[in-house]
Amino acid sequence: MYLELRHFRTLRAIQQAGGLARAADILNTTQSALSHQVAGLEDQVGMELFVRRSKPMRLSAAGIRMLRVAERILPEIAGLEEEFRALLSGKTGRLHIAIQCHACFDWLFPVLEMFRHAWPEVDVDIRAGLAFDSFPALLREEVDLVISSNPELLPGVTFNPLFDYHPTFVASSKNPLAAKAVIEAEDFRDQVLITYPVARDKLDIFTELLTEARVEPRAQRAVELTAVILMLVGSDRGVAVLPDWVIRDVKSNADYVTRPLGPGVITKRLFAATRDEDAARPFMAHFLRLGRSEPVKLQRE
Amino acid sequence: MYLELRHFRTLRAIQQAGGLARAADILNTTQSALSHQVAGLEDQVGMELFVRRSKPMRLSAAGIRMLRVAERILPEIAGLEEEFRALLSGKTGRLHIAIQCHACFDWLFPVLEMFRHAWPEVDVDIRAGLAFDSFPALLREEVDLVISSNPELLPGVTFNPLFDYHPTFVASSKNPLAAKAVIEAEDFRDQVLITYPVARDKLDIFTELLTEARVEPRAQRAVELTAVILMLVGSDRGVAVLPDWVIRDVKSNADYVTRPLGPGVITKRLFAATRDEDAARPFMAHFLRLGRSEPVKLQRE
DNA sequence: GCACGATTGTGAATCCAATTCATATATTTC
DNA sequence: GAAATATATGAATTGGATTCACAATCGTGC
Repeated sequence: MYLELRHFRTLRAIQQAGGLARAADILNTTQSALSHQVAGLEDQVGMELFVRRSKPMRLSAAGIRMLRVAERILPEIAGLEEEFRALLSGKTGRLHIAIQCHACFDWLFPVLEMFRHAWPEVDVDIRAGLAFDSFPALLREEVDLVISSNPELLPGVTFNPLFDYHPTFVASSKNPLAAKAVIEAEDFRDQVLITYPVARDKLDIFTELLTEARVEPRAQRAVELTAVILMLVGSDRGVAVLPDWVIRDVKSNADYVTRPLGPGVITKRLFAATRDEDAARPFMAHFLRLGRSEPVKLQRE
Repeated sequence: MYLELRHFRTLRAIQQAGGLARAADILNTTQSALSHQVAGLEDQVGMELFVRRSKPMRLSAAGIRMLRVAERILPEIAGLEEEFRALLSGKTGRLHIAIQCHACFDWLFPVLEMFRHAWPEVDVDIRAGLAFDSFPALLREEVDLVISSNPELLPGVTFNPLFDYHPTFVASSKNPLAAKAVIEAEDFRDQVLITYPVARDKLDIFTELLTEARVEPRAQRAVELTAVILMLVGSDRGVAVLPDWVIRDVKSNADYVTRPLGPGVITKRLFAATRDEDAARPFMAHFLRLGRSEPVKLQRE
């Protein structure tokens, strides 16, 4: 039995129009076409869907059952078409974000909150699980945007710069290093270093300082949550290096000291990687604008 | 945008099979056909429904939205097809009954109760509204069975005899006529006659007795409900003639007397009119069997 | 009851769109 | 890098849906 939407549309039209001939007008076809079509359909299902004893033909009991299905299905289709049109016009879409940098939650969340209000139709999500191969995931359209500080040369991917940050040293005010104005690589040799649980080539402190200086901290401890890292640092169980926007909460706290890394000033840049074809979409452009301006504002507060 | 079920089926198959080639097997077609079809579909909606960057192609964000609709719609269609199959095999169907005779509720209800249990899938209903043109309604398939005691010669309609009944006189035991053993036409001349509110040619007392005898009762009062008629008769506000099966409730009641009409015994036969093509359907045959036997049993109780 | 208008059915011809076949291209895997 | 797997493409073909012209039927008004 090969029912098709055409059949449902015809059925509904005949019902609405109250007859074949008028239905043909609605559907922009001929009365004959519908007659053939209905005959074929009735052949398919093996029974009469219409009663022809009275002249404008009417639905039979079986036809009414089919009509009920038509009236559940066709609006569903119409809705989908509407959705597609909205998708094309750019009012709606999907913004699933992968974050490579653990600490990015901190500024991303407020930014997404703002975004959500401006684009309520866009399906928003943050995916933390795929820190590793987030770029392949981007290309596969499993996600639509990747927050990263390590731009790569990838065909089909645009790296949109967001803002700069400084990986910043944070320690307990009781820690001996609190006495120094600038923290250098050698200072880590007798410290316990607390980091996020990711590979070293994704950790600023290593890529920007320790690896090159060939310095190994006394110990390294991996901790998932930023709040827990700060807690451990506060009780002098170790030191950490975090983006400065994360530090702002403890800057004014007497238990902590924050110090720049040195000798030179270390600046890193955060990027939002998008697929080329998406970069121009209105909501995407808006998100990128928010992602450039809002975190900077947040930090000034 | 001309979406068709074919597109939804293809989409679902590709998702299930995890690729074009395997989907082609499921749908009993070639990989090429699906490739062309998908290309055409994407042309229609104006965007890519699949991501081809990785090799077994996967749904894009837009494709997933369409898939969701597919998964709501396709089971709906499958359900309808199942319903059609059941309709064909005769397990299910519709039995909307029109009753010309007001009093038929009394035996029809218990019969329908029995029927409902045997054929739970059949859509049962009683329609009282169209006493007049119930035969045209039968031919238009607005109803599927008409209870009538006036068989007509109608092409396409079968009149299945159900059972015989006797229009029976009922009056208060205080009524003078209670003294007579048999009630004849002349006896009505000085009585108030209570009937259902229908035309005289549908009322047994007129068609079988008074019309021919040219007797006019002192007054006629039309009452809708059988219970009310009996109440009025009980308080001697009038007399009535009702089918004997209705009388059985008051037969043993000392307030009422019931008497045969005469001089000859008057017997009427009730028929169930069906469309020719329906008469053989299993559930219809079953209903007719019940309609022949059950009312007789009820009356013996 | 007849005639006219409206409505549906039918068959042949036509058209168009979907499929097939053969093959090219691209990706993954080992 | 070769083999295997997966998708795309283009031309040819097919078959189902539509059109056209007309027949058949029904409903209505006079």
